[in-house]
Amino acid sequence: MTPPVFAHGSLRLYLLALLDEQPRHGYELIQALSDRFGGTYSPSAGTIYPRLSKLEEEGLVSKSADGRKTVYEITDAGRAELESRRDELDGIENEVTDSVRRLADGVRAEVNDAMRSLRAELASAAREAKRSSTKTSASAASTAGGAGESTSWGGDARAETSRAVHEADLVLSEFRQQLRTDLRTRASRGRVTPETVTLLRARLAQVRADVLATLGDH
Amino acid sequence: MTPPVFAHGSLRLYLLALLDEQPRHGYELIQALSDRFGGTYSPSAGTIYPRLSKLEEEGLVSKSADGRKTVYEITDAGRAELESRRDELDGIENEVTDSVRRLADGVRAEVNDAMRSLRAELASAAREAKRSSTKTSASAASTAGGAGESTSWGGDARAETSRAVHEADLVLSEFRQQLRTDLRTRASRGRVTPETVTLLRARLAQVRADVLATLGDH
DNA sequence: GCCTGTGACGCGATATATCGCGTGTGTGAT
DNA sequence: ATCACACACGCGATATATCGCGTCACAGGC
Repeated sequence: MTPPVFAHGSLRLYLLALLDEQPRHGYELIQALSDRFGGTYSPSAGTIYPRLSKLEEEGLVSKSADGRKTVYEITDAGRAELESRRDELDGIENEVTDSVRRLADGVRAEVNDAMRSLRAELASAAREAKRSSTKTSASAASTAGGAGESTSWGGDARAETSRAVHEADLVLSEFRQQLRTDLRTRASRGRVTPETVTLLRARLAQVRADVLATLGDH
Repeated sequence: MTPPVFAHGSLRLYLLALLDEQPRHGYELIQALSDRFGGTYSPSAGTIYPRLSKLEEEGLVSKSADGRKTVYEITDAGRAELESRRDELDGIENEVTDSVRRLADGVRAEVNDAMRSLRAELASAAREAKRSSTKTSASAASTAGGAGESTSWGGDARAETSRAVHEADLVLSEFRQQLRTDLRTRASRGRVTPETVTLLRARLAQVRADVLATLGDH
């Protein structure tokens, strides 16, 4: 249902990069990843440990027991692999950030839906609790009943700016994602020339200049 | 902070009662408990396993390995203990139910607070999503890579494609990064209008179309 | 050129075990 | 009777490992 946050080989490489900084054990890597992405992405144990096993099997890392921890250390072969793909690494962080952002947007919509049913359920539970236990305090005044949605920020320049910036983020992410897919699809069944890249670079520079121009005048 | 759901020896006894019904392994007991209390209470592994170890140590249950599971079975001593305290057992279920209800009341209050602060963000997100989402479906991005492999169309055409795709990635990343910075800088000292977003969206759509055109002809 | 496995991969669920904190509880000293 | 204090207990956090599902990429046949 939910698409993977890390693309096919990206996690493998990212783990190698983390272990290149310092030896770490599995749980530590989970926390490190969660930290790197501001807690928005938290890989599960079932994601990390099989990958570490695979890496060890391939000889890119070595493991050593330390009490109840299992410390993994990068090997020379691992450093070589990492070095030969250092350039791929830059993109991964952005990719994951984008991925998480899209996921978050999806969640926002779902939460919106869930809220309605949750509200009903909570109100019902509150009624039941009140009926079956007379000793409990009469707390929890549930704000049931529609909620008029009276958010009146019409005409607030501050809010408009904030919204615009966020929306621009989404537009940029979506654009980048689409074009990446386009290029890879094309690459898999034909060729992509440097001229395309040159064109892309020029056009994007122009777009940026134009956008900056609209930001300038007012 | 949160008081325990089970009183001092209650869990111990309840576990014994569950194992009197049938032999079970640890995880199964966790699920059984979660079931009994309608999912409102879910004991953690750190609650169950130490208790099972203790019970075994005392000879009230016996354990036997079954694949990667550890099945626990009640012993005669366990049944005796259970019998001698059968009267306590009735109270426990009610106790736990009450405990959970009280906890739920606390949660209700917190949720009510959280909902209030969430409402604004949710409303904002919903409006944005409705206005800006153009039904994105395409997903999946992966790392291109492993250059140098032999393919049908010869020589370095594949390498060139790979390099071009990668470079395009960088161009896209850089562009996105720059524009994000531009917009945030501007937002912090002035305003950003929806018109800018509209312009950006239109221009990027055109760029994508043009790039696709160059990919199409050959 | 297109289609079809098939194997690798990400990831939630399953499964187990220990550590340390806060708190309750019975015991022994006073 | 009272008080202190060690010990037991519940529980979230720490730590590790496997299984099975869905998906994606790449190879090989057509």
